Amino acid sequence: MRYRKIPDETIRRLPIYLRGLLFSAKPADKIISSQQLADFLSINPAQIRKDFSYFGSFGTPGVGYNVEKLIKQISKILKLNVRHKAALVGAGNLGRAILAYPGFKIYGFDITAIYDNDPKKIGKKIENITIEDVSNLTLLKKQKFNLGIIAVTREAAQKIADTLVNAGIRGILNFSPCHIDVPKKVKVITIDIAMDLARLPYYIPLS
Amino acid sequence: MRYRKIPDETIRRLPIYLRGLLFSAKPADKIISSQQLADFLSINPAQIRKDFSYFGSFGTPGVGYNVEKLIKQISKILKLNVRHKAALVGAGNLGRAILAYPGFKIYGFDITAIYDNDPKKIGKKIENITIEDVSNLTLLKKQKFNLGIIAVTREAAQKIADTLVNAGIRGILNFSPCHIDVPKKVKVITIDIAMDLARLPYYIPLS
DNA sequence: CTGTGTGAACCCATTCACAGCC
DNA sequence: GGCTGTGAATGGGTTCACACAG
Repeated sequence: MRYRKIPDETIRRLPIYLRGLLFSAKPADKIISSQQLADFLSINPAQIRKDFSYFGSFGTPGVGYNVEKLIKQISKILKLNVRHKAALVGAGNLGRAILAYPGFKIYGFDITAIYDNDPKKIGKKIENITIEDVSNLTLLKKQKFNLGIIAVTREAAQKIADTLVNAGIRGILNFSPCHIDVPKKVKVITIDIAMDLARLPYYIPLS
Repeated sequence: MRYRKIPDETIRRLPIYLRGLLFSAKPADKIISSQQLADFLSINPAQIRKDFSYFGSFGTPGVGYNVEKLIKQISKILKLNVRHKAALVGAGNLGRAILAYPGFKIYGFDITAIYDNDPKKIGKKIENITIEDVSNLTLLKKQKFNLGIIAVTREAAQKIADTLVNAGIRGILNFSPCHIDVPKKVKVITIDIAMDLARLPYYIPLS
């Protein structure tokens, strides 16, 4: 395996493989081939092998991949083998839904701080975490948070992002339906359901 | 504008442009250039012009694009200018969150039917819609639904998808964290927050 | 002069096809 | 014989750069 730049697309697919291995592969199968995994996911098997090849040789020629081992390898590549402390900003409907979402725990995220600007909410608890005043967000720097989750209105999102960046956060999960600007060193992933929603009708014939 | 196959990537970006025009462009600006829009969205302006060029000539050389007109053009391409009747399957936390999500209404989706398999939920109302027994899903065919929203457990998702397809649904928004298989004529968009979540740490240096 | 529309060049990602290992 | 790992071939998407319209 010679070094080559790892395509972003490969990184995007790794969680899909992980999901396939965790939930589609039968636990009885200790070994899985790229062909089998590809069938589960409707992906080209060569794609899977090539993606893995960027990181090393995980399989055994003539045999396949050890499922358990492969899960560990992918988790490690994605740095999901360590826990990540996350701060949630915005305790509205969306924020609550995010807190309840089981996926966070599965992948090793701990949401251990919640912020809001509504005086009525500050001091109250959700899932045993006290909601703090958003103006305390700057204090995050002293703690070891590396992830911020933005679940505020479109209008407030950019300002919150700036504050998070200043507090040393290097990764942001943005649930506000807008683009936010950050320095290159910070990674933002925006999840806007409406984006996916809005392109679905394009593919559907008008009845 | 000669005909060329329209890249999926272009379709994926159109909602982003739409969002930019609706919310980033100041209403006072009746005209916007590809450069300005590109700045809002951190996209290459040539990309924007090329994307539009697949569908015709929407702008005026030396001037730019009429914002209001462009919004209409994009909406029409995405078929967002007509209303879409959607059936929601799964009235759990996720289903409720989806119902409350404002994006659906903005883009012209009407969720007018809800299904669940829990006898305790059947017959109750959410947002004024009565929850029906999921076994009635087959009756959808008689009504003019063209969109199905799946918000059930991973295990149940494929079966629900099959039922929806049999009921004549041509577009599915899948919120269950799994791949689902459908005939080629049906378009599925899967939204799995955990997928995005899981790749974020990769980009963050371990502190 | 300004900004669109678009071939052409470039760059990246996917797929093929097969050598090599089990 | 079967399946991985990977150069090489292919295909698609992005960016450049400029002719042309206003």
